[in-house]
This record gives sequence, C-alpha cells and structure tokens, in this order.
Amino acid sequence: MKNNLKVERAIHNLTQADLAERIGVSRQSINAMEKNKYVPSTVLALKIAKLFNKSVEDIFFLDEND
Amino acid sequence: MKNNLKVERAIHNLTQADLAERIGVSRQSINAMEKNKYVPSTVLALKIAKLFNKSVEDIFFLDEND
DNA sequence: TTCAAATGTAAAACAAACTTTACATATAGA
DNA sequence: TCTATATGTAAAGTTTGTTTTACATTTGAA
Repeated sequence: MKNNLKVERAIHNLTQADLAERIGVSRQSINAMEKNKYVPSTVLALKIAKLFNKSVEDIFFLDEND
Repeated sequence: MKNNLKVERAIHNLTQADLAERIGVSRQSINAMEKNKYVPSTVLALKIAKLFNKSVEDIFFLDEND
C-alpha cells in the first residue's frame, strides 16, 4: 500500500509531529507510514482522512503487493 | 470503530467464508471484524470497500471509542 | 425432523502495528 | 557558522491483528 501523507501534510502545513499529535499516535508511527514501513490500522486511516477532509481512498492506495 | 460488513455481505449474497476468500484472509478474521472484536488493517478495509464498490467510509465508521 | 451450511467462539501461536528512548542527519534562518 | 526544528532510523518492548485448528450453535431447506 502507498499513501499521500507527505503531500497532504504539506498542503495543510503540518509536521510529522503535528500530525501525530492530532491523530494520537507517535511521531515515529507517522514517519514509518510515510516511508511505507507498515500498514496503519483502519482507525488511523479514517482519522487521517477526516483530518484532511478527504476519503481514505484519496490518501491510501492499494498497490501490486496487496 | 463499527462497520457494515454484515449488510454488505447480505446485499452481495456472500458468506463470511466467501468474503474471506475474496480478500485473502481467514473466515475467523471476517467474523471477528463483524463482531467488532478487532480493527482490520487499512489494506483489508481498502480491499473490502473495492469489492463492494463503496468507499471505506461507507463501510467503516469511527465511534466514540476512537 | 434431519442434515448441511453458516456462524460463533476459543486457545495457541505468530506477525505486524505501535510506543518509547535515543541518536544521527538535514535544513533553514539568525 | 550556529542553532533550532524537522526528518530518518534503530532497538527493545508491548499490544493487537491474523492464522490455524477445533468444536459448538444456529439456520434453512429437503
């Protein structure tokens, strides 16, 4: 799975730490998500999408590995 | 988090085992999701939404615990 | 009522998410 | 250049997702 997190953060002018705080996870979790180190839970995806006023599908994408 | 899985399965006339096979997880995982025993990964949510031609938000909902 | 299919559930094991701490590197502004 | 802020990364530990096996219960159709 891939994602748009870095772009969305840029649009909203948020640091990784800002985003982490807003959705209630550690900064390292955000960093790892952006670097595709792991797949977040659906709760996190929903919270992030909500924060950015987009759908989950606008931010997270299935790829050939999925 | 809550979900609509049971309804969507009914609409598409799929058993838990059918759905499990379609998205590549065990039947117990589907059952546990429906019973809100755990939160699936974003990959699973995306796959399920895609299968049902809906958005993740149409099927999975944040609740007061999130 | 009987039988098969579907669902619920549970325990053990393993994999993956996520946290905490800690440090290194990059970047930009004073 | 110096410093503060942001990002990358790593190891160890905890929690949670997910599988496998196995069995009990429900449901519906013959």
